[in-house]
Amino acid sequence: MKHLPHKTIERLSQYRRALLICLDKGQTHIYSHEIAKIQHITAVQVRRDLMLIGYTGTLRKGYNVKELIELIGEIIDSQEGINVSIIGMGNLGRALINYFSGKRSHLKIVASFDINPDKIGNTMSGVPCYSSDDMEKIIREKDIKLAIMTVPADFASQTADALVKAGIKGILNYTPKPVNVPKEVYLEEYDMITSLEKVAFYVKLNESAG
Amino acid sequence: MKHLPHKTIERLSQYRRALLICLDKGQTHIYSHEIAKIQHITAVQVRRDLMLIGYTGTLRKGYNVKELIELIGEIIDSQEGINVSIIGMGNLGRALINYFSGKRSHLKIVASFDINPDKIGNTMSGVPCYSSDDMEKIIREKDIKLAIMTVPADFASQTADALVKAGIKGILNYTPKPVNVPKEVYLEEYDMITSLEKVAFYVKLNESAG
DNA sequence: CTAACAATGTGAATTAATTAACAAAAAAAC
DNA sequence: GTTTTTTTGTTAATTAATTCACATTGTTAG
Repeated sequence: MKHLPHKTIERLSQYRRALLICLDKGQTHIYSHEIAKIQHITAVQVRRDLMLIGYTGTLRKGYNVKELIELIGEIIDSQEGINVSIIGMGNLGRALINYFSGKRSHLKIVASFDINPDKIGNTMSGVPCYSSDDMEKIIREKDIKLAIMTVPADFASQTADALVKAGIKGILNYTPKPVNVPKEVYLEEYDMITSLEKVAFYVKLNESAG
Repeated sequence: MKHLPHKTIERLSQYRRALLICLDKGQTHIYSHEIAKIQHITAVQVRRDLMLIGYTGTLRKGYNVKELIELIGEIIDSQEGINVSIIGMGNLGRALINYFSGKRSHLKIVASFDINPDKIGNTMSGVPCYSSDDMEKIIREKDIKLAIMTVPADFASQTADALVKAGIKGILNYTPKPVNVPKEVYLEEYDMITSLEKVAFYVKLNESAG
């Protein structure tokens, strides 16, 4: 397996989530078209993705749920687990902590940071909140590799700089401001306003068409 | 202009946001490579997108910031503005309301919904919170076209069904559960866990590559 | 005035992602 | 036991998105 397409990586993560639900329900096998239905994609797409990771199902029985979950884990997870931090304990930061808490996952949120003294020192869903001033120290101490940026837009740039300085390896930026990082730091940016405007655009298009 | 690529639509939204900031700073013109730098893409990409929407800049002066903002608006906005609702006033719902409040935008968040009696009747950043039981009624009354789903995963499916029944035209689903809607409803789904797992994967890849 | 430069605009080439088409084979139907 | 059905796996074709390469032309420098 050489280079998995970016889109395949995303889908593998999603397949796994769907598969875990199937597993909980006691389902042992699943067809490509069942996975496809859940994810709103085609069965060929699913089969191709699984082909790319070298998993083969059983003809007419489909794929073994448990095996597939494990294989996807081997591919996208890192063995040791990865420590994650959330920068900015506003509503979005809190949403993310709740979201992840209780999930069995190789990604562990081990710290959050804020500048608000009322928040510093608190613990939420088991995640302690530290002062942003101590960010570099704690990131190094706790061997935190990933950071999720949920600070206000005006702090985006300086936060990213501080994270890079602290030796972070990957950033997921949820602020609406694109940030700059050196190329050895993996950066993923997502902008909620863009998504909403996109939906609005296609709704408008549908209206004018139909 | 026939069919703008999906990716172009997303970028136009982002260009506009960047341009508005430039406008505020008093900048009247901007080069393709300046826009590109902000968005971490190439200048050719920017020029091609603008070509697709039929905007032409001035040689050696770049693009007129104000004009371009207006043109992008003409393309992606609908003239009358669009009413938006947020379903689920948890942390994520609140984050989104704050995010949008005070932004001059053709997208107006006019209602939010929740099942928690403590939240119903309150107003946040000018957005009233109604009971989910009244969803259909209020969506029709207020002519709400778009909904942002920020309910817990277990409510995803039933919420989507209710929205469709209420005649919603577009849904932005932030729950980790994919939902099904008829094809005349535009659906966009975003999953934070997938994004984080993707970052983790590429960090792992970078590590192992050296 | 002329040459060098710096920017846009775009056809052609490339790369990425998806879909079509179908062979293979196990299971079910008869 | 033969035929039909159903599902996987994969090559080839197609479509979508990006990048290359370069013509064009206003601007600046000399």
